[in-house]
Amino acid sequence: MENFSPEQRLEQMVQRLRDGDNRITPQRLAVLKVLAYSNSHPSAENIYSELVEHFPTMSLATVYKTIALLKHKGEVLELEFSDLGNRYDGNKPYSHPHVICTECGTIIDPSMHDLEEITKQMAIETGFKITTHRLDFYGLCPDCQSK
Amino acid sequence: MENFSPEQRLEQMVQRLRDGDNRITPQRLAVLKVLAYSNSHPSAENIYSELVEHFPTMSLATVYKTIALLKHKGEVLELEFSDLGNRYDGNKPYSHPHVICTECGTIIDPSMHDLEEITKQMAIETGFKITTHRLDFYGLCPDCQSK
DNA sequence: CATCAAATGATAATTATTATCCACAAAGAT
DNA sequence: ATCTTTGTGGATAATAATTATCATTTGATG
Repeated sequence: MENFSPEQRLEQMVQRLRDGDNRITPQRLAVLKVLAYSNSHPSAENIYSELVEHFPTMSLATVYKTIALLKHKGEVLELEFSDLGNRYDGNKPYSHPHVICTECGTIIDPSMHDLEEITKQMAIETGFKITTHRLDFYGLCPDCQSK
Repeated sequence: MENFSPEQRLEQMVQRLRDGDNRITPQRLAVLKVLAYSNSHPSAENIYSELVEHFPTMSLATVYKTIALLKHKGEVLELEFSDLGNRYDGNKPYSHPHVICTECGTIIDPSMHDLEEITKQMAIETGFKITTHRLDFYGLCPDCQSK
């Protein structure tokens, strides 16, 4: 998976919506921009409050709907947190590691790949004091595959 | 991290509560038993509905309170899912990989440790068709460490 | 520029979890 | 065994994030 610039990502997202016969409304474009340019893994609320200043007509529901659309098309990665709420990554919409501060909720992207050793590197690279991790694999179980 | 039998885990949990001057009530004991013996990563609701049959006085609030207590003491692992709701693992209350079916929500424990290669092994071992994974590290960021 | 399906926005509904509060019960002292 | 105290259970209200609803508005195509 290569990295794309925010400009490229925005263009990719827009194209993806066009291809799916989805309209490029000002509201959607605004949400896409935030997702493409932000590297802070914003929540829906974050996106909304950033936009509502310069776009008073914006509704939180629209943010959620746009995110749902992008999620469906694989153009945004959803990070699920029951306590922090969901956070979104539009820069790299594919599965990749994150480092989350359990105190302030900061989420950053480390740059790498293995595991017991990885955790140490992770700590060195990010300066975090890592206490635990989460590694889940998602897919279809045998029962569900045969349906 | 070694594995303990359900009996051992139950004893550990009970001991942990006793040490903390927490009372071992019938309700708590019942919740602990489910957590120690179940290997299906139950939700709070799952635990409640399993218990309420044979324990009509049980309240869902009590289940949540008991879980919170155990979580605080590190005796249960919370798996956060914004869509499935939280699920709990009392067998192995330490961080370890899971394999989750995105269709039916089944969660199982694989038996191993590494990552690109791991995903393949994971698929072979579990029969899942793995489409994505989640790898998060949790800890304190530099800012929060210095407070 | 007229059409019309699709999107917006305000709000209600839903769902999981947490907080509240009082009656009650567990564990230690008498 | 009974008393006492303090923690706990249970019913329910409150909270918070997300999703659904639906009347109104709007973007894109012919």
